[in-house]
Amino acid sequence: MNSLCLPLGLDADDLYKLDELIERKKPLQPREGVFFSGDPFTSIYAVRSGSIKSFCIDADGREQVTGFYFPGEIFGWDGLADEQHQNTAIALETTSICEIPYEQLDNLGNSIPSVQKYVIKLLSREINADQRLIALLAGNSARQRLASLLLSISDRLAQQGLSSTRLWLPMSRSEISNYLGLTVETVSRVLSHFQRRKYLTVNKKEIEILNKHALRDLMHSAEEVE
Amino acid sequence: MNSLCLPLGLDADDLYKLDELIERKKPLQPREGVFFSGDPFTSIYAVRSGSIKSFCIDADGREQVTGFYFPGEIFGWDGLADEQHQNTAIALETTSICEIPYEQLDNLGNSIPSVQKYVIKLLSREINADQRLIALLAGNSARQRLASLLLSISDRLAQQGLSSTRLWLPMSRSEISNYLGLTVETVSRVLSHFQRRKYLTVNKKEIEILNKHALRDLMHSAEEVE
DNA sequence: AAATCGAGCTGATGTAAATCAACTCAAGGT
DNA sequence: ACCTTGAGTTGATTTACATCAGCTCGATTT
Repeated sequence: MNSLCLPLGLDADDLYKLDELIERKKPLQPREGVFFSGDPFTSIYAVRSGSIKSFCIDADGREQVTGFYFPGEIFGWDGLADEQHQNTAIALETTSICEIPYEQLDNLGNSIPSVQKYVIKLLSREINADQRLIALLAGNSARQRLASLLLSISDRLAQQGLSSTRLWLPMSRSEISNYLGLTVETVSRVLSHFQRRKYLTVNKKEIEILNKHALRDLMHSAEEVE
Repeated sequence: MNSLCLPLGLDADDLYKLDELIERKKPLQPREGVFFSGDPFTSIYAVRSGSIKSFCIDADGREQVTGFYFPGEIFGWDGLADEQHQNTAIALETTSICEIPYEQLDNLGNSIPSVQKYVIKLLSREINADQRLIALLAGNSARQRLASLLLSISDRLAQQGLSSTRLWLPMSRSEISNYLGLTVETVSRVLSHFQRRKYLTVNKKEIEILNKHALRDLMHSAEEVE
């Protein structure tokens, strides 16, 4: 089994059983959907390459981006509580994913408790991530929010052994602004601001982080020296 | 076993085993802590009566309220991912809770798969709740945020068979404002505004909702007729 | 009962970000 | 080669909320 899919600490035999139930789907085209709001929940998904955005449509019809997912990350949990997906998930670029049918994972969990434990751990990580985002949205400025997102993407790419300073942002400015509770114009202005301050360079969707330290500082101190 | 603690669909025998591991703690005084940020994760907790707030301290030392919990609700999941609590949880008033030692719950889960399934379902509900809050913070005005919180509290009390129109808010204005990413002054002004519009009456911590429909409408339409 | 204190309310002013508007630029279509 | 379209940037203006300041009220202390 490709370690990209489910990095579990299992012995070879269990690993084999787990491997059997994972479907490697053919690559998704940009904007192609994985699941849609209202779909019955059947599976969770791991990103192998590319990227995914998930979003929901709230009562007044507006889209709200709830997450971006990169290689090695797992998405689709939102359907578990009510057996029906709350979110829609689409590919941001050409993306390949693994589908892990939940019922089979669950059955496997009945015989291998560590599988269920791993599921529980993944869920609880998602909760921690969501709570970090809540804190970000509740108490931080536009500059802090964007710095935080860029650093988060940087860290997550680094975990996959990719460059942590040269980032390709697969999502549009509009998707970033929606995720961060801002407007496109503000995202654009903040990126320009960071560029003037030589924290990074922007070239369309390509970001090079020049001063990670400055971006991190921004998170810890309300004030920024002008 | 008191159904308040863990409403599981188990047979009498399993119920008995589960009942055995639940500790009913003596009531907490107002402001008394349940667990603190950094504490090793040992248990999850169910509110029997009263109310709990949970919060974390972020990098720059500011408190960020991450949740309010009412009777019948379960809290403490935040420690599961890293075996260490991220949040601190304190009682907002005189509060009685059940402690459910997680290791024992986990052991029980090894023999009764439905217990682990239930745990997974609870976690996924928490994820859905957090994502609703993210959407609220990212895309809504002060009035919409406060309306949403009041309606949420109203619904949750109603689920426990309590009045959905007469609410006692156990938390301070400052705790509300922090949770919603606003200031105390704004919360106060929005409450006054709602009162002028006859959506509700405010008497210190006591709220009577007069026009739930108007509050709900506020959530669905960006514009409000002046 | 006077003094103290903290929670909450309200008014005046300031400001970060939204909104409105104009522009550039690259991609696709004809 | 020209037109269209949509994404992104930048500037001018507005606005919702924050900040600052003063006040009331009730609980606690002396």
